[in-house]
Amino acid sequence: MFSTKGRYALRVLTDIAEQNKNDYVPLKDIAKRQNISKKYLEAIVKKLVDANLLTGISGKNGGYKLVKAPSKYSIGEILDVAEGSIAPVACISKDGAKCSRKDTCKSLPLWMELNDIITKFLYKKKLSDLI
Amino acid sequence: MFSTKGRYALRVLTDIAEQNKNDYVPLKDIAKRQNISKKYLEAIVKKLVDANLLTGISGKNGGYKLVKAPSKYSIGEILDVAEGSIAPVACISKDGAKCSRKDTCKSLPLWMELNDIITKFLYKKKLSDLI
DNA sequence: TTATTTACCTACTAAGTCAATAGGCAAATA
DNA sequence: TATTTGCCTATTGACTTAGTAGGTAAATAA
Repeated sequence: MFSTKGRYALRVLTDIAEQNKNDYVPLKDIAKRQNISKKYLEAIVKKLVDANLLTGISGKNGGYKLVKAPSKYSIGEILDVAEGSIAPVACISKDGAKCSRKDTCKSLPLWMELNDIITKFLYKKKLSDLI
Repeated sequence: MFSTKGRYALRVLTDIAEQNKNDYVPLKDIAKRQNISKKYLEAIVKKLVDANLLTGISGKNGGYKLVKAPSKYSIGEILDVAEGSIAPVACISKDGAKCSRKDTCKSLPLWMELNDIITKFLYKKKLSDLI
């Protein structure tokens, strides 16, 4: 189940996308518009910056800016970065390859199929679809 | 992300489905075969009994039995019962209709679409597909 | 009848996650 | 130089997860 990390990330990026494309958007303003704790958003935005989905500069008139057009942001990559994983079960996510039942697990094919469906859907959807 | 509740529920039901169809299968045996704490399984199995997906009788030669053919069990209903919800976001799950942003939320259509895809997939898949 | 086997029930717990909050420092600009 | 902004670490209360512990009640085999 997606937490506020992923859901807020989408709101932050849509918010920035809706402002003047050339300005840096201060987090303070985003937090106020979206009615979300600015301090909490900092942690989420940091992940987006680290993953090169946002760039930020400090100081007066600073803030955050998109690094590409909204149509180039897939919802899947945004959620993956913000949540850490979008896999429906732990044994499929990045570090989860270590499940000892991997070779005999009767459910694994089901999870892989489900993961595939979810991933395909979320990567096809773009940030521009939300605006 | 599906927890052990849902994943173990699938293993319990497949385990029972693979035993002699007419016998009651003791939880002790299931726990041993699946290498899962019997005490922990009790809580999961209780949900399945309450939802009429299993029936149990006490005493010697007692245990649990399926109430219908494996092909009649949809994976979706099993997971829904064991996990409490299979919705990808809280605002879509049964009691979550109270989100105040419901009318303006730009992400909601996305979540509804995703929920639809996941639900359709999981309800089409049957327990018999895992055996 | 008695011993054994089973389901079924309540309570507890250690570890982890969620959703924030608090209090600062560093950089950039007016 | 003062102010605005990003950026960093630490802490917290509530909740969930994945169990464990210790029973009672029912059904059967001996």
